[in-house]
Amino acid sequence: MTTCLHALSLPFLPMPSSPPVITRFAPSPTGHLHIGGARTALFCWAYAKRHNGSFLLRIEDTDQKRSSEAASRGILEDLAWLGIDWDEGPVFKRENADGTVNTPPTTLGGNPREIGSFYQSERRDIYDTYINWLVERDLAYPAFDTPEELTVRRQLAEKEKRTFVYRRAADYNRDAVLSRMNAGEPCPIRFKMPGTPISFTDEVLGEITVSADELDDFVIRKADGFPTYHFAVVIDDELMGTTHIMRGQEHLNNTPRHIALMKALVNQTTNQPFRIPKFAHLTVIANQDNSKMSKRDRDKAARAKCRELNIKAVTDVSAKAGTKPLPHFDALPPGDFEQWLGDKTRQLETHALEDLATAIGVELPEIAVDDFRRSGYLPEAVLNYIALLGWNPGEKGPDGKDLERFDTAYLVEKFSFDRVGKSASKFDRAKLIAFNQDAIAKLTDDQFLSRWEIWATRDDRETLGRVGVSRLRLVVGAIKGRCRTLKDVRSLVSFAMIDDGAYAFNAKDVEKHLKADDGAGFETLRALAPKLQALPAFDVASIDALLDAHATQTGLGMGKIAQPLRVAVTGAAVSPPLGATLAILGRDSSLARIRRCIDAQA
RNA sequence: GGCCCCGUCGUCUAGCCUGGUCCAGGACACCACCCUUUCACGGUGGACACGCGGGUUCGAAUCCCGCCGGGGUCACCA
Repeated sequence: MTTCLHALSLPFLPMPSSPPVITRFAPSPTGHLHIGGARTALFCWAYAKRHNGSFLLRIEDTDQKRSSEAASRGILEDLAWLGIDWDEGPVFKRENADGTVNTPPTTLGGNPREIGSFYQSERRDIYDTYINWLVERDLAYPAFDTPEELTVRRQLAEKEKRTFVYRRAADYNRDAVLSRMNAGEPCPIRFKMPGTPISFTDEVLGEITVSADELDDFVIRKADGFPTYHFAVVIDDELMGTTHIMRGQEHLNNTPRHIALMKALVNQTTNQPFRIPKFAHLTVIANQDNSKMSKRDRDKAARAKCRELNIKAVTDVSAKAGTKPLPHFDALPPGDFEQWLGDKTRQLETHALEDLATAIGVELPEIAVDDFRRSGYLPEAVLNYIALLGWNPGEKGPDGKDLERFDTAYLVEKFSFDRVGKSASKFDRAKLIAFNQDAIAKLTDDQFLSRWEIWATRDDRETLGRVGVSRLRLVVGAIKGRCRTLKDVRSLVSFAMIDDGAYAFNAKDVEKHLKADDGAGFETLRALAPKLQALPAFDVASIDALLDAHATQTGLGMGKIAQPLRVAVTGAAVSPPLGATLAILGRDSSLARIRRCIDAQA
């Protein structure tokens, strides 16, 4: 009550009674941000925003072997691209603000509460302090079993159909073990599990109980001196004030261990017991075939295609590639590719894999956020789609239908745990594409052009160079509505990327639209060419008007006029609206192409 | 295999807590038709689901039990 009165009398001070919501996303930097991780981050972000709290980012790089700085940076970029801004965490300067959803601060992260570093590898002295504290009280202890011994015991347990649960040996000699440790012999430290069952309430799954005999004396510090995930996560969440932990369901079974640790520990600064945050475990996102979505799926797809094409060696790939350059693939160490072919657990270097994919003509499935970015998806579409994977607002839109299309502002306004689903969901690319197509259609022409330019600068330099933004602007109205992804611009304007004398004619289309009726199509071309030549302005509107007028004068149907022209200038019967098609080619190219068609095909 | 979690159209899901308004609603994909200078967009319509078996009840997608199915996890990875 006192607090309330205080709050009333001092309205400019925050209420001290209810601590602010603090959520965190804590990826391990072993690669680009996985789409499932992005959903977790999104929900953490939305929950913090919803409650005017703070969303922090922490890099869990306690695995020296697998973590890399490049991966850390990549994850920051991925989150920033999505528009999931972190209030605290590694500092990141944003570029290309126009490519993201939210109007953003240009600098993300920071350390306003002085709780960093946000890299666990830089916090080892903190973990050691707590570990020593536990060891002194015999709540944790050094263990000198070799990995080999443990493997043997595990296998034995498996043979006897028991679960292997590590327990401190009955004849454990604390003094002896401690002196070995103090003498500097490397060894892992294990936490001594209290022999009691542990229950907690998961915000999405409900009541969870794990019995004592399922819980082992798990390792909290590895022999290399680094804490394990289990330990570092508990210490950091306390020290950083995390109030709500959202994470993947693969951590559900770890939660009792973490809670046991929390109950054993005391915050050395405040001298208070660790606070136990709320937990929310999110279901996994799977492929259509129910397999877990994994980075390896990309290798799998490429390997399958190789088998289909009977590719057995690097030379077979070069043969398929023809003149296409494969710089990264060619840079692979000798024998690497052949080994990869035969080993399902191997992954090819990212860019080499992409070279391979273009060479053999296979689409790699997008798995990481960055894959989606490079495939030409818009962040707002990705965000909307993944938000719906496991959460829904349970609301009808103005049209009376279930509301599905929304932005992050709406998510923030509505997000709550009780509408997060409990069942695993499959990733449906077709639906994502539909969302993306709609998101693109909603862009203004200028926005579209600007988004495309940013994207193409990184991912389609060829189209950017050969067509360019200024020519694309001529036909943006016609192109935009046909793009499922930004990548589609390329195929939509591909006819304009080939030299006037080099595009191929589709025989069937030539037959149907030009040669039929004793070459009526060619007559149309001959009649139209001088009119196009004489047109004062060669833009979409003028061309369309000319075509209309010609149709009226001749009494021919539009189909009889447009299709021959289309085949003449593009080689086939499919292209953007004809006015746009001619406009992007320009007058000279259009006429040259018509002439070439008459000469070559008549 | 032990433990934990989950189970509504092909897919994402609404409905389940607080049984009847549900012979189950929406979205994506699919099919048909319409519009149309091609392709697409758009419009209209269609097909498609409560895993199975018991119970409780006048009445169950909704409550209870069993079975089956799927997933997760059992590391000095996270």
